Amino acid sequence: MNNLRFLITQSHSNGSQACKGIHHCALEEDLLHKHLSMGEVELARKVFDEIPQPSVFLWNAMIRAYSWKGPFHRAIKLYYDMLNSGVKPNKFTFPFVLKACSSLLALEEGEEIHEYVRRIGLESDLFVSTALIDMYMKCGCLDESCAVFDGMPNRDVVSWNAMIAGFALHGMYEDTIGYVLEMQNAGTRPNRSTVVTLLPVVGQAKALTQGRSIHGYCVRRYFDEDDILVGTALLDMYMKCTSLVYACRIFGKMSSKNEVTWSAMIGGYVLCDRMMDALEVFDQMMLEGSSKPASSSLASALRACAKLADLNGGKTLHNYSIKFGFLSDITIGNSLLSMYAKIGSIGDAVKYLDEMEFKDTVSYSAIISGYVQNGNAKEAFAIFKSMLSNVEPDVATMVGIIPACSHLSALQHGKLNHGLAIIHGLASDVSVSNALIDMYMKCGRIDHGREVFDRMSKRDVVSWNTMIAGYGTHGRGKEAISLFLNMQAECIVPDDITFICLLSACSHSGLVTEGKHWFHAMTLNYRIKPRMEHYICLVDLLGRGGYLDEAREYIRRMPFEPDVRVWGALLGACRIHKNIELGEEVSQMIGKLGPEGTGNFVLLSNIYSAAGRFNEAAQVRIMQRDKGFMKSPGCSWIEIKGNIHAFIGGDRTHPQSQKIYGKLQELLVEIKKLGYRPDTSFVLHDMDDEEKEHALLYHSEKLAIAFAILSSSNDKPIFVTKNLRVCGDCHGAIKLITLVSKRVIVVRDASRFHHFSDGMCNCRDFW
DNA sequence: ATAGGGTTAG
Repeated sequence: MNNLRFLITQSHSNGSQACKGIHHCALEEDLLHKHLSMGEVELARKVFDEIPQPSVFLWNAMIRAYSWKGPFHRAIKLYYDMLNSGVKPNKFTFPFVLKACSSLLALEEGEEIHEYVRRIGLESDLFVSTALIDMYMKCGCLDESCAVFDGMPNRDVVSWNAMIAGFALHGMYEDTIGYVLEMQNAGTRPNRSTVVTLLPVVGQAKALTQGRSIHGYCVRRYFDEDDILVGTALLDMYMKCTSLVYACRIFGKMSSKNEVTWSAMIGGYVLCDRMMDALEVFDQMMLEGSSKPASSSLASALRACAKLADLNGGKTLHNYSIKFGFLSDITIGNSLLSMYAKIGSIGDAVKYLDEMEFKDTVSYSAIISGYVQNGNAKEAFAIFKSMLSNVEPDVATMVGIIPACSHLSALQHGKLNHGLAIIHGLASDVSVSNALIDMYMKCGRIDHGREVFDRMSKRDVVSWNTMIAGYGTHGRGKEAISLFLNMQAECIVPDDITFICLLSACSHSGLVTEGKHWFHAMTLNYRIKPRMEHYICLVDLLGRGGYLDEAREYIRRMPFEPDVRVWGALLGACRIHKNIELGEEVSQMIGKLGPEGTGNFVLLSNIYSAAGRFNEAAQVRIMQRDKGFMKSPGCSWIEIKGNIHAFIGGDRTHPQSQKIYGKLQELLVEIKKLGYRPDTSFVLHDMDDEEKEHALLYHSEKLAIAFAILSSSNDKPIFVTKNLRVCGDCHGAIKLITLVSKRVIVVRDASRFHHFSDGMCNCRDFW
């Protein structure tokens, strides 16, 4: 019966005569094909279901329709229905059903089909093998793909492309390129598809040289910029390689642009840190582009606004999102959320989060990082907690929340999150480990940080930078340098940030010669052009070491105009070495550069008051006040049993305030016996001596330490964190407190760690 | 062919 129908359909399609019943079926078949050609898959399906015993051609047509646009599981289901109905699939069936398998990542079904194909001896068919390669590649079975490919008696450009696309999909740059070369050696010419699949990998690897030679190949083969696919892929590749000039040239030459082209251009500008240009292209697209923008363009434009802190621009884009109906797109929702959060408009961000119908891990993570970046770690913890009852945290969530612990020096929170990372299987991630290292280092636990670092199976440049910076801020410069040497022994190439970490490490440890050496080696041996940040470190290093004139000379010879920060570094050195003359000159330079932070006012008035010129010190403070710069109050805090206790100077709000002041009195009496005299030069206000002394005696760090001595056991070191730099008077007092209390005290201030013990500090009084 | 949240420094 089956065979009969087979013959009948065959004969019909050959235009032979048809009897009445058969004619009925033939009409249905025509209808089915008509529906399919119109893309009306469901209507075609209805017709198909009415046909009593469809031929293999009809089965194939239906499976093909589903495997083309989905729903893919229907394609697979139909394939099994076909087998069950006794119809044997032919060599055209397998590529269709395998495509459905690869779209669904249905490996088990794919393997079963492979087995079947092998049994009926179709494995070496060109089309079937290629489909198998594609399926295995998408399902992540690279070895199986290779096995099928190696077993092919002959290959065409499509089979090579399947291998190339597979490796490209997994971001395996070397293998992708390798197969292209092999393909050419085997005499197969790469076609447009090859190039279009190859270019994103090249871009990802930032392999500009290879990208340019592929561009050359495109031009030689006449599929260059005018082809929208090739043109867009080339443009995107150049953007990923931050080769703006080439990208723009192609963009300008392209006679037709589609939404992907625009989107690649906008995203590319964002990647290259050219936010204004990104927004300009976005506006251009809104004018020239025929249809509604791609959501990806909108997402990139939102990122640009976030980076520019352009709230108005962001709100305009928000309106566009509403107008074009993008709000149900979670990517756009999250981009909006993140834009508000990054700009610091946290209220808007939280409001938006509450309104979101579907929130995912990204939504929460965006808010968490927004809070952390805006210095509100406590709120970040609150959101994180509410997140845990709704969605799973992932790598980015942990990388967002762990720095909150670092900021607060909240070790208990940090350990909790370390545990959470382990539970969720995220602790082995490089970025999570990096964040953990930083957290332990900033909480004063060098050994814990080191342990995380040592246990990592893979380390990237950030891991090393974090360690170098960590050792640096703890005043262990020699170890920082030795890490720097070790990283190169392990073939990790130092970047510009590595040198910032290294130079500041030298500076904190007074390693002037070493620091100067590495500063010069950076340009000569590592081909890294020093940025302003490197000069700041160098000036700091020389200045601290007392080489003020040399530091001044480096600023003079910088290839760009000095900014407030680099002058600020020199001003700090003037304070340490009490050089009023240079200090005044530097202040004038800073004054010319316009508004700046409060730190420099404080430094200058410190210089004056250290020299006993209190009137001038007061003048500076008045000027600061008149210009509207408020000094942020000094604040110190300490974590005891997972709770954070914060103090500001003269604070009496703590429940145990009475006892704390009592303890502090006691300590002051003791250290005065050891020779402590309040150093009033650190007090800037025009008050009388008694007041000055009072202001000093109850600085926030002293209160925090007194509290810590009261509330923690004797054998444990005390860890205090301060938002500003520790003042000189407190620094001296704490040294003596270690003697009378027999405690080790570690203070993390705005610039480094001070390890106090036995009457000394490891910063050697140069901070 | 394009697109959302992330770690290091100052």
